[in-house]
Amino acid sequence: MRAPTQHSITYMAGARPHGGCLTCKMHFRCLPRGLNERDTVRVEGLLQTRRQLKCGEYLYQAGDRCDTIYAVKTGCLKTHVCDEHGYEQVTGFQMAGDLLGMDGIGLRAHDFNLVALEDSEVCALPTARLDELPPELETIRRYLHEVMSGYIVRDHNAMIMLSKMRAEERLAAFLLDLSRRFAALGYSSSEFNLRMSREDIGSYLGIKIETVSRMFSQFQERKLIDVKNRHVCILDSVRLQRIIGRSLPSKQRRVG
Amino acid sequence: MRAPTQHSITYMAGARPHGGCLTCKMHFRCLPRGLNERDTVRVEGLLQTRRQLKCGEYLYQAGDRCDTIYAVKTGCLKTHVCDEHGYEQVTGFQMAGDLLGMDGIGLRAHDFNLVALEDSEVCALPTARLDELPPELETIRRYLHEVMSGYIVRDHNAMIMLSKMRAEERLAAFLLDLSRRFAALGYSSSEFNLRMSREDIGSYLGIKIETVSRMFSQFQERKLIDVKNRHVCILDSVRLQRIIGRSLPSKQRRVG
DNA sequence: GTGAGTGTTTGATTTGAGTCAACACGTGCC
DNA sequence: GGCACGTGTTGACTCAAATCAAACACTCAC
Repeated sequence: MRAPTQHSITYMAGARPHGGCLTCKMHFRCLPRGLNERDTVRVEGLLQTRRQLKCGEYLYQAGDRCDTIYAVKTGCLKTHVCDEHGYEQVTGFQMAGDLLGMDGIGLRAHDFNLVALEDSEVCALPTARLDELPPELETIRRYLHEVMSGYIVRDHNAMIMLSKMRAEERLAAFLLDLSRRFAALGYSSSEFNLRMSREDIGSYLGIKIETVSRMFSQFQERKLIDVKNRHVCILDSVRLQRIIGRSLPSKQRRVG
Repeated sequence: MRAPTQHSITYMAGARPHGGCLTCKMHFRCLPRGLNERDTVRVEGLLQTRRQLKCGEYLYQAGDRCDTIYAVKTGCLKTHVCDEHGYEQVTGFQMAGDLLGMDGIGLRAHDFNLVALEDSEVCALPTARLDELPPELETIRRYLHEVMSGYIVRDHNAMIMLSKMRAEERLAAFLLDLSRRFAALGYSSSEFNLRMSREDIGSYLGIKIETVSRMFSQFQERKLIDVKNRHVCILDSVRLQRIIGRSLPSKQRRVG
């Protein structure tokens, strides 16, 4: 029915990531804020290894055993789900510093598929080893709850987008979200390369690729962005921001 | 900006739920499967109290401190979120046995609003007391992870619905989901009363109330259901089920 | 280079759901 | 009872995005 997960990748079992968490530029996003040097080394000790993924390679698929948490070190990945009726949907894009793999914790089997959009590198932490954490590192466990809550918050924002926004607003929100995320990683917020195809964008935004393409062209026409293939320049983030919320009825918002 | 959470309800601080978990019909849904009698009583000891909610009353609102987990004992509630642009969306309906309140765990503040759709009763478990759990009741903590994963799975299904299905499919999926959930609670799967308004249904399904109404009428016309106000009879669940997936292109489904 | 193949853009047309508007029904209040 | 108000239904019309179709552009293999 579905292709098996590919395991034909470099897998340095037991190897310690060279450099370690302390020197990794992403540790401020993978690890809880304010974790001291001694504890960081202890967490690092739990890490199984790094794992290299080629573009198009799956890290895991829905139904696979959920026994490892991953942190993206470099590259970009997408998550996608398939429901019982055969509908498929991209649910998100993950980049450096994002934590992955907690979708099936407790259930012991992953809910979604995770595939690399470009050559990527992830750090792996076996969930079983989390139980080895001493009580004073409860911070870590609490941090993972925080990350899971973050998944829920992000999904809710996606639901609102899919339910309430027009195509124009969806693309504007998408571009601004990417921009913000690149900025958080220290990259330019106004110029970046899309790692995903128009098809992925369309699936994520709940619109057809023709519409994605038309909206890109329209934004370019309106001098909001400059787009050439997968290279995007944000020319006017203020006006882009103003597009979002435009389809709201003027009558004030209920809260009850 | 937003109405304050109403606390004008019966709050029997410290009171032990009369009857307790062992006699509660819902314990097989609130508590992990296979929990023995002795441990059930121990968990029950952590419960703060029951709480009564009048129809329309909020259990909590987005931004409120997240320090308690709730289990619905009787009644029906809805969760809804509001994003920074003012878009509002119903994200789900909760009934007896459903666990609530873990949306903000770790974040320490709730992400969404939770309001009673009819007079309801919930059991409250302060999260702080979870730390009192002895190591051998790790089952409980693991169970909560499972419930959080369940949130994620449910939200993903909602995202697919909002992104890919036509109005007809959305309502069919909604009715069948309700039917299945009533059956799981021991009620009739073919005849039930909707607890939510057409407006709530529309917001949840991402369609306008006029469309909800039209679809109800159309289903009735087609002898799939019988609907009078909020009373629904499922007449042909097989054909209802067949509606879902109809808008899929016939070309076979990608998995990669 | 040529050609196959995939991914992207653009145009013409269709259509499903939104919008606007009127009306019907149910419930509670006086 | 009659009235008002909130909620739900139905119809006529509009419009945003889907669909269908064709052309274009980039990549990779040979």
